[in-house]
Amino acid sequence: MPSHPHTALSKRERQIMDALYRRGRATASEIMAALSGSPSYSTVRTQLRVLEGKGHVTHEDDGVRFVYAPTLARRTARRSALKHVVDTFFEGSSAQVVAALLGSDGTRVSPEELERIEALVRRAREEEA
Amino acid sequence: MPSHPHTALSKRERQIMDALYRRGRATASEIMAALSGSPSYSTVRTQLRVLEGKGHVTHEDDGVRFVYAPTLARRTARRSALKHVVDTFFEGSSAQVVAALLGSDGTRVSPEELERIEALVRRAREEEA
DNA sequence: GTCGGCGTGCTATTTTCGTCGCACCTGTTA
DNA sequence: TAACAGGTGCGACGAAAATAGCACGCCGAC
Repeated sequence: MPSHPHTALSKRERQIMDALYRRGRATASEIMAALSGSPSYSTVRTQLRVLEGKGHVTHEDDGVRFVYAPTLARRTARRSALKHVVDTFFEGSSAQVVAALLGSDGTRVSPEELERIEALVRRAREEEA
Repeated sequence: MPSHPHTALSKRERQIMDALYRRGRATASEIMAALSGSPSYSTVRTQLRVLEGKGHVTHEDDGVRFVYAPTLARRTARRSALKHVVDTFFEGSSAQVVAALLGSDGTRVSPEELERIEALVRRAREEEA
């Protein structure tokens, strides 16, 4: 049971976990394809087994092969990851994050996204009162 | 010259970089204090030297001791880190990030923050047109 | 002046990672 | 049914990371 999932992972392990979180679930070969340095299939599977041993991933046998997925729900992992960068790089300030999201380089968000964001803010505003 | 600073760092190295980005700059003992597992002073300094060799940190001698700082500007590092979690956990959607920031558990942002966020959104809206 | 505290550089050792080879299993197809 | 394609498990081993020891240099206090 990893208390702080973000920590305590080695480079490759993190790469793999990232790939899994991106896809939700994946087979060994899919993951292999996603990794840099084109490691061998064997290598990838070993890592997966290690990660499973550490409790970070589970696999399920779909009859033909193993399909791997993160143990920790995406919701949870994402919250923790986000909090980590907010605390590390943004002094814990959500506003600074939003600024980076919207501002930085040119137009990072589409009009649709912006609209959705507006709605979210409005709702938060209302709930606040 | 690390192309993608987030990657290619080992556990400890990442811990150290995080500590440095939180503080902006720090001495070896400050960093030591920030690390888990209470490593020895010697250990920490070795790592710092390695990181310096890799080009991730610089030090400057303030007369009494070394003060370390990340090579990469915070702005740059933060953008890259944020992009990474957005892509990995939020499907690249800024709106989802904002939702996590505002919503998730109870009231995560202060009224002041919320106000600042509103202003940012408003400005983005105007610039859009 | 010399003793301690604090800092630095270098080097050595242990632990962990990352990598793969190889044996084996199972379904498929010629 | 023999060869094959595509999986899986385990064990080994070189490379990298993590840790710490030791020698030296620089003050300030006694």
